[in-house]
Amino acid sequence: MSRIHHPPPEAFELTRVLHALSDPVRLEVVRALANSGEQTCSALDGDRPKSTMSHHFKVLRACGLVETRGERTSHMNRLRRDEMDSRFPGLLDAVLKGGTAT
Amino acid sequence: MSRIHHPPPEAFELTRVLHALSDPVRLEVVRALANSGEQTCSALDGDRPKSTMSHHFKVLRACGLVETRGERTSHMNRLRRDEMDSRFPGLLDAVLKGGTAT
DNA sequence: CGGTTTGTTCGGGTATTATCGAACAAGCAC
DNA sequence: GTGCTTGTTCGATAATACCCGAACAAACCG
Repeated sequence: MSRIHHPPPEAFELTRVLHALSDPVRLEVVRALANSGEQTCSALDGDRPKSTMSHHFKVLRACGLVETRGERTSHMNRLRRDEMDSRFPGLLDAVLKGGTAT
Repeated sequence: MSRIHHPPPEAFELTRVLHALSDPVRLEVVRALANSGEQTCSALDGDRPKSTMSHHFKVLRACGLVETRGERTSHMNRLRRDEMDSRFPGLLDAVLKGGTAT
């Protein structure tokens, strides 16, 4: 939605990003986006309720990890890899390197 | 104390580590340990109550970030840099690189 | 128009976490 | 022994966070 707020890289906060990544569901989403590029919300829900996923996406957007743009009826989500790398170099690399590590 | 549990690197869990690092107080402690080597708990308390810090140290130990050993009267804390690097390469580097970033 | 799909927002219930005072345990000095 | 220091544990409170059903908004299709 247009009311969704995407902070600029200068406003990224490390503790917020770390907190966002510390939830297994969100970590799974971030990894899926890293592996498969853009995805709709429903493609990433893993059979969880929409409201639950909407909450997680809001957290991911608020910390700068994910950008959501309206794409027709559905919403497309993108991992803000470059922005995150420029602000916290190596962080996403380290987190994603683990493959499926818990 | 001897009852303090320090998990082996194989047992480190990424989400637990990320959660531990997502708290500003704990992040500050980890950075202080990275910069100054070993420190006692009291040297790292930042004027916060002992019980509060004891809680944070417990979290840091439980996820594998910090090792505490009884050293005379006081307790010495060490950042488990090598163990963490071997399990999650680049993670601490990325987190510590930010200097004092929030 | 009504019906469907996609995702957000709201409200609540529950669980986890942070903070801190107080009491406690252990080591050291006297 | 008493006293002092360091840090843990307990207990309570307050704040967050997670989860999910229900209602809602917007875009599409027939």
